[in-house]
Amino acid sequence: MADVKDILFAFSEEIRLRIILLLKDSLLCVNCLTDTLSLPQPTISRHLALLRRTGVVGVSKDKLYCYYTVKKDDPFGSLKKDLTKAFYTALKGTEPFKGDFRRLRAVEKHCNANCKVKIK
Amino acid sequence: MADVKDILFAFSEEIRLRIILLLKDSLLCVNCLTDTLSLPQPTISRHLALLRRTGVVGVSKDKLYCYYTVKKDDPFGSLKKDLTKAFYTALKGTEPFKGDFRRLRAVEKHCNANCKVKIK
DNA sequence: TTATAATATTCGTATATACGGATATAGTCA
DNA sequence: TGACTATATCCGTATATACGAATATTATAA
Repeated sequence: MADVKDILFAFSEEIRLRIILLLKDSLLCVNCLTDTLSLPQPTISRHLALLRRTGVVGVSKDKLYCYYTVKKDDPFGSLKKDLTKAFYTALKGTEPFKGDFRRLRAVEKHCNANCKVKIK
Repeated sequence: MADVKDILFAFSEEIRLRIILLLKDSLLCVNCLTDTLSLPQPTISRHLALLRRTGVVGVSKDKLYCYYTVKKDDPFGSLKKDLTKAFYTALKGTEPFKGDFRRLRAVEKHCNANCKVKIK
């Protein structure tokens, strides 16, 4: 079970934080994240695996796709929720986070053709 | 100047988080922190130096003593404030944080004899 | 079955961090 | 001045993390 240290660690890396903020209100597949962040797919999967182990994000599979989103209903759920909100409020208008949200719009169209992401 | 990554990093270590929560509403000297946390003084000073560089805490010197407290009035001030509050709310009742606050009470008497800490 | 697409994991390497102990610095007081 | 106290920094080592590249896994479709 995740403890405080794990949560600290999960939030303490910029790429992971970018992922967390993108998944805050959306349900995205790994491909969407890869395209939006313009980073190698293994990098995304590695960080997602850590976020999954820590319980920060949850995944649901459907066909070939893995849909991720932020989990808010488990131990430390309210801490994670508060942290996510604090970072979102402070950072949504600053780079690279601002650009992430913008790029997500562009990716949306392409990815919706194949998978069933839910954005914002 | 500190950026997001620095703030992430500052909050991402348990000892630093214990220090941050102790300094949230108090003005403490290094000795108080060392006694309260029962950790080697260099360890405390090292973490305080990092928190200082990141702008999470501020220090004021008087005589021989360095009084630290959480800074809230600079760039990312509201983020730091929100993070501090989120962690405080979630963790004040759990170990080792709960014990820290308890030990601080005991240290208060001893330390007040010498320095002018302000607790809570 | 074969090909292909989405995702996950392994591996080696470079970097970075924490720690304890020793030591340095600096201010205070007798 | 010299002793003492509070705090900061240095040093070597052990550990841990991120990364890219390659590869593995799994599911779908032709």
